[in-house]
Amino acid sequence: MTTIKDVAKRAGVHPTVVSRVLNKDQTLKIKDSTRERILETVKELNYFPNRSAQNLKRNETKMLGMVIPDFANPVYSEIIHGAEDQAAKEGYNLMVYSMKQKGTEHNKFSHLIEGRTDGLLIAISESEDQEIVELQESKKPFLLINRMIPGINHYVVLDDEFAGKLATDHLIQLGHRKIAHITGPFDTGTGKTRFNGYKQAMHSNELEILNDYVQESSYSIESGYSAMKKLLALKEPPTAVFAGSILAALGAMRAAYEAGRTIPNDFSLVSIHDVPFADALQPPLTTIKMPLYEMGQEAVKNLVQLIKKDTQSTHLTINGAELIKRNSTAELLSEK
Amino acid sequence: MTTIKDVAKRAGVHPTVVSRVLNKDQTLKIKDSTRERILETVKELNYFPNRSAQNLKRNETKMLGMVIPDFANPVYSEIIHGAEDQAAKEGYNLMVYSMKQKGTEHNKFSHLIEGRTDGLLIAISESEDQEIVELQESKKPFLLINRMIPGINHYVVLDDEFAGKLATDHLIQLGHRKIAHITGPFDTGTGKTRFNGYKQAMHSNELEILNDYVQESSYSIESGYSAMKKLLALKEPPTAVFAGSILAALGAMRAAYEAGRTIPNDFSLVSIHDVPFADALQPPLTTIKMPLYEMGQEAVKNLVQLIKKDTQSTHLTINGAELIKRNSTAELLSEK
DNA sequence: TTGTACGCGTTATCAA
DNA sequence: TTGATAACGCGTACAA
Repeated sequence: MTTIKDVAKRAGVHPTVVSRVLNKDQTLKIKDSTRERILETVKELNYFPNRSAQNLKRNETKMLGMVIPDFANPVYSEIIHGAEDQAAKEGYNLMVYSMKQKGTEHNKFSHLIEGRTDGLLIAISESEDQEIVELQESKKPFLLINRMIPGINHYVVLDDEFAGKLATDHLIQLGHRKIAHITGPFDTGTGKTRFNGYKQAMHSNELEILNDYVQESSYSIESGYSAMKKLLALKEPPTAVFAGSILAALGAMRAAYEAGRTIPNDFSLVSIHDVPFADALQPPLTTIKMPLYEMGQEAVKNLVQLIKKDTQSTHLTINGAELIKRNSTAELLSEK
Repeated sequence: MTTIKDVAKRAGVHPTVVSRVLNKDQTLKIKDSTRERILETVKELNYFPNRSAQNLKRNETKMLGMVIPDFANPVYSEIIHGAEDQAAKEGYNLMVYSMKQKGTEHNKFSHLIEGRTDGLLIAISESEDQEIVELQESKKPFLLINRMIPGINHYVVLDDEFAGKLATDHLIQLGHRKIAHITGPFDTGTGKTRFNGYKQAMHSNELEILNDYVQESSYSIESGYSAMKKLLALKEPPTAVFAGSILAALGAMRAAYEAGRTIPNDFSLVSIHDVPFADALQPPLTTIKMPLYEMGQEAVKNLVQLIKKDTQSTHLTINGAELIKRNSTAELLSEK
């Protein structure tokens, strides 16, 4: 292993000088000739500073940790992507962790807080509030992504209410009146807030919300499937469905397929989250594209600020949800 | 920040003893009473060893890096999942990196090799052979996942040939004769090998392979889409299609939808990779489930061995591909 | 403009 | 069974 001493010896200078050159210390002056000689030697010996030593000395790792529930959920891909890009811009590295990981630790975040990261992005949407609150005791800076927990005042969320309204309004504008909503879990902020958007759109158009038309799901294919089955079994099934998540929408499409219903002839379907394969579905799915990439970026941006300046609070809502119209929604022609 | 000295002082012992207790050193004996006292103090002060210091001292990070092309590709989710689980079992952490990450570094892996990881899993399937070969100069142990490069003799691959045969045989058994294959890129091992499986199945059933029936894709929805369009435009379109990847299959389904063809009535479709939403597609997609989770596990297992014992070579093929029969494939009833 | 001395927090080795 | 010392590789006051 090549160390800073090797470089120094080869270049005929003291290790300190090498360190200064590599860290681009502006306050000290270094003769151009020695700087060049040192940089050449660095290349020649293929020297990289030992990160562990740097970390120890500087008491920082330039590494951010991100915790997600599951890599298989396509929603997180884009958040990660945005977070990665922004982290690179800010000179940080990103380490992504899935909660599916087995392992018996003190608590679920111990891997990440033991001097391995400078800060954490928590994007888990399951109800592990207790552990998150405990995380506060560790004094490690962290920020919630797409969720809110009482007592924790650093978070970045989407404008889910607007998204819910957008989806519902779209269906209303197509002439639908019997509009159902497959919600997210009511114990999550996103589930509740998207539902609020739905309610607002319905109310401001003086449409009644039937209890039977509101079916809770758990952001999974299976729960979307059974929710849709219940809707299809109603005496008066809805002519349009707003799915609170892409996974629920996939489940709903499957239920429709099995029941022999076709979309959008038998009912229209719009879903939150414009995944890459949305237009490869049959029919191509109308979606609400959420600014997930931007949320990832903003999360990192604000976390880095939190690390550096000890920001008091971060209450950020990312706007920019937009409707992507595809074939799964259509005008309601005849009364059913 | 709580250090080992704080704990030692509080427990009235020397830091060395604390270190021994925490590292469960078996060779040295420690009085039960002091051990208990130390462990209590550790809990009391909520002490965690500083990883940077440990890393520096031990000259290892207990961290593995994994490089994938893109988080959005559902195929990698399961590999990551298996790798994460195995890493946890072996006492390692996993850091996943996407090549989509922007950032101007010496080379693409520099983040990961600068004393930050003990070893690397390279799962990128793009043609960045040059950089990978250069990686060898860094002396950092690494292992290829699902690809082979001449001159690099540590890799874990799937039995893609078997998978190709399995898919094609399934179609043949359903009575199909006009079987097309949307291949992966021919400059990738998986693309070539799956194609070989297809060829073998066709030949051993004395079926001819038409040039027009072999369409190259680049493992993307778009390329699958245009490949399928070409197949549909043929004078004698195939009655069955074997897609070399799930993304290609999605594109193919979209092309069929747009052309007004229905699956499996107009043609059967089978694809490599059993993604979680395969049975939520319309129709539910018959797939070849590849042992991706196991591949992730084995990759980590072998990389750790490579780190520890300097294994000479790792040429591992993971078996266990299986057909998941769903509605997208059906018996060929009448001659077309 | 360059060199010296020290310490970051931990653990391996040796001594007691 | 426990304590003392040194060292991992680096960066930073301070001195020259």
